[in-house]
Amino acid sequence: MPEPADTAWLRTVAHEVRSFDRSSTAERVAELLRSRVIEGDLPPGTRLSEEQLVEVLHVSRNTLREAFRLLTHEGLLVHRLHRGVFVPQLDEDDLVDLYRLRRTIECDVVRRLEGLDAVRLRPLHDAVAAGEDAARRGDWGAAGTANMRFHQQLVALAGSRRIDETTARLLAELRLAFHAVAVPQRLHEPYVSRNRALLDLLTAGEVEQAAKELEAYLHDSEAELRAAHRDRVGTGP
Amino acid sequence: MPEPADTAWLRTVAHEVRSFDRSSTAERVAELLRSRVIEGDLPPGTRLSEEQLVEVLHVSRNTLREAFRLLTHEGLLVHRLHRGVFVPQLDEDDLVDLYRLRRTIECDVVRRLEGLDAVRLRPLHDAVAAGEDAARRGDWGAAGTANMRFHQQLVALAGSRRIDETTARLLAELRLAFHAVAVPQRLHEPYVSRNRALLDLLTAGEVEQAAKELEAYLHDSEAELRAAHRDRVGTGP
DNA sequence: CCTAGGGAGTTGTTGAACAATCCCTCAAGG
DNA sequence: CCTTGAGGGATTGTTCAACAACTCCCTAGG
Repeated sequence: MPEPADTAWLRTVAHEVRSFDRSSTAERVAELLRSRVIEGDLPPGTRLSEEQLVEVLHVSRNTLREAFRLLTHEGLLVHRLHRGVFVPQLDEDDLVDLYRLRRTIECDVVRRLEGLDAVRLRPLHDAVAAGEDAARRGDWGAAGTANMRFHQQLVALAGSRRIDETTARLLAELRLAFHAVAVPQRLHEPYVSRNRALLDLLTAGEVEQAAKELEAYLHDSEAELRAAHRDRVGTGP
Repeated sequence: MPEPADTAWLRTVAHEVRSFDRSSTAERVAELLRSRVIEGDLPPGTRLSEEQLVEVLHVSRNTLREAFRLLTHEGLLVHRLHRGVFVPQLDEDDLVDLYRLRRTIECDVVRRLEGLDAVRLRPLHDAVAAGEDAARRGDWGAAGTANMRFHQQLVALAGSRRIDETTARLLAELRLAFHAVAVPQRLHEPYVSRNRALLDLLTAGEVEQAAKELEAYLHDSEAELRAAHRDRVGTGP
């Protein structure tokens, strides 16, 4: 088989792989890297080499850099001029900042809720059930995922696109902090039942009560995470 | 003068112009476009042609596209695959959504404030004074700018980087809506004195009262802007 | 009037090239 | 021994030119 034809075939296949869906290549690369960062495969502090990723992902440097830019603005990567992009290492101030915004959005959303019914609460119910199931199995990774879903669905009740997006960024960044600490059970276990309690309050229509509980909940969660973070720094390198 | 030397000289000068400060070329291009969009020079719906801007700004397409990406994530441009970037045309749902998030953030920030003093309120005071001055002069563009500054400084009292950033995006997007309507006086005039009233409440330490006033304030502002927006659509193309 | 299809023009992506910067090493000097 | 500074290698920043892929508009045909 002649060489040029072979090359052309490869390019065609490559394109099919690249653009099967309606998003751009950069967006798909970003999605891939996003999942790696969120899943914790790339620990905080890791530098993402352009050369290396270009080689592995079979995209051009320009496209890769566009993907970097996307993730940088989601807070999942940090860009240092002339030094490259890194998986961020959140410090305790970042945790405070993240929980500050989190309390603002989540508590306010809950407090303003009205006209709740079983249908609207269904996604929340599913997330709580998934969390309980994961906890029973001892799968604390899944429990963490379910917890994130619970909070995302909680703010989704506000019906605001921008609140959803802001929360998504927020929770994604928070995941980085969770991966930085070693003990998932300690961080996730108490909140399985508290999510259930929160859902019960919402089902009863007690939004003010739910907002207060959520406030305390987030306060406790922040304290727990900060403590775990400090421990890790203490025993670190 | 030989041609190659001439080219080299131009490149050197071009680089001096490009990197006099510590930011990247893309960031400076973004800053330029940002001001054009925010000032209303580029009306909503305008398409920004890559070809044309590359010609005018003397940067490469890649750099320009990185600038686009920056502004897209600020909500100041929208990117449609294979169609280019546009100045967004906000519809009434967007206005509702923006004010929804705005009420959540601003009111909650105010409600949680404590330990206020004259020093911390100084930036707010300056913004109010600038607004009053602009109103006296009948400069409603400046009044709008001062108003934005007031609200940005208001949330800055929370001392949270991420709240600041979220608010900045929010207000920048809201500016687009202001430009889409024709009557700046009607939109800005009532809020010069209401900003003053809000500042007085904060100076007195009445945060709960201030939060309630801000809630009503934003409600009125939203209604006003939506009405102006509907008028414009009615008399539109 | 509606629908297919065929350019023309614009964006998406690539790969190579060069400039600018960072970081590590190593040697000279205090 | 420690500090300081000058290479040099590796990586990022930016540009350019080419081609692929897509959208939009216009036209021909039903």
